[in-house]
Amino acid sequence: MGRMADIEAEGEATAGEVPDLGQLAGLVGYALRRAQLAVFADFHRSFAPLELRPAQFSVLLMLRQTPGLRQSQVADALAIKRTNFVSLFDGLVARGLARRVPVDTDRRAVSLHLTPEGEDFAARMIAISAEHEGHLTARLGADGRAQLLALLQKLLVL
Amino acid sequence: MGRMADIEAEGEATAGEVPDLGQLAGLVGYALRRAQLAVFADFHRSFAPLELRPAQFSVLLMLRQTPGLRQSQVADALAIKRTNFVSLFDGLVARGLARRVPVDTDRRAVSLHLTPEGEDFAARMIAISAEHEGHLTARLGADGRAQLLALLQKLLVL
DNA sequence: TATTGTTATACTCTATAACTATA
DNA sequence: TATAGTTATAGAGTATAACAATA
Repeated sequence: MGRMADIEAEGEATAGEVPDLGQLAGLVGYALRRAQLAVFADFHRSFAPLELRPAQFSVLLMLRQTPGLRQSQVADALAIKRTNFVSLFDGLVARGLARRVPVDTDRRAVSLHLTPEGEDFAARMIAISAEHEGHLTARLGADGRAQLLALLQKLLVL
Repeated sequence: MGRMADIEAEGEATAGEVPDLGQLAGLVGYALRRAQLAVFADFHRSFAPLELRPAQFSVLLMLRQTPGLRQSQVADALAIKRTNFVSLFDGLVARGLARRVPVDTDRRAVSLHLTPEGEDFAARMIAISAEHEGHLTARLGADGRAQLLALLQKLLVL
């Protein structure tokens, strides 16, 4: 249940200092938010040469592993609204990294694929991803990293 | 360093199924993002009766523990830009939960405090926070929760 | 000159409603 | 009637520049 409800307020603040987070640091949601901000900041630094955002990365990685998925399948799997996925994917198409291919069995649908340039790009992207992941493993340790992934999975079913 | 760069693409997708995340699920940044979305969704559900957002929650909790902090101290501690903090705090003032108090030693600055109504509100808020945290602990276990918090702290210094 | 709070503004991310063309 | 993709739009969240008052 946690022991949050019986924490009492402390004294007045002393001006000119940077206060610490106090109780906030002990809350899972807040720790999660701050950790994600830090990790995404490292992501942005690492991927700056490719001008690639996390959501674009996730789409390219998924299409490299499983080409031919339909647009709404990719959007659903990544928890991106179909409506927001359109312009996101348009950006990848405009860069020549991916393309939409008609599906003959259902003329409403399109299947998504990487272009040859997209395959090359994805290879560079994956190398940078390994580098970025290395930054995190350096902080967590290999065991800590595995523990963290296992713990985070448990939170997906709330 | 991780073993990302040598993963090969798989076969074509089978239409009509929901694909799994594949390699994405093994990346710390992505697992962190999805876990945070799930936890924040539970936060929103839990705090819906109070109509309180995570950032507002963090400000009220900090002021309850340390009244009299200056505006930029709170903003800095919470990693909120001073410029964005203004309207955020205006919202709490408009609801009668908090107030700005002039600082006599520096007439540029203001110190932030909860109102009496804000204290009452914070008490209810903390009870709901304990409930919300209970949902997370139910998934993680008490030990898992402590491990997760320790691991997340390590990612703040990237 | 530098700092505190503020306004204005823009860009990204996310969410909803409604349209089209197919099924 | 329902579904896949799309457009338009509105709301959060976040970022920078510039200003007034004060240090």
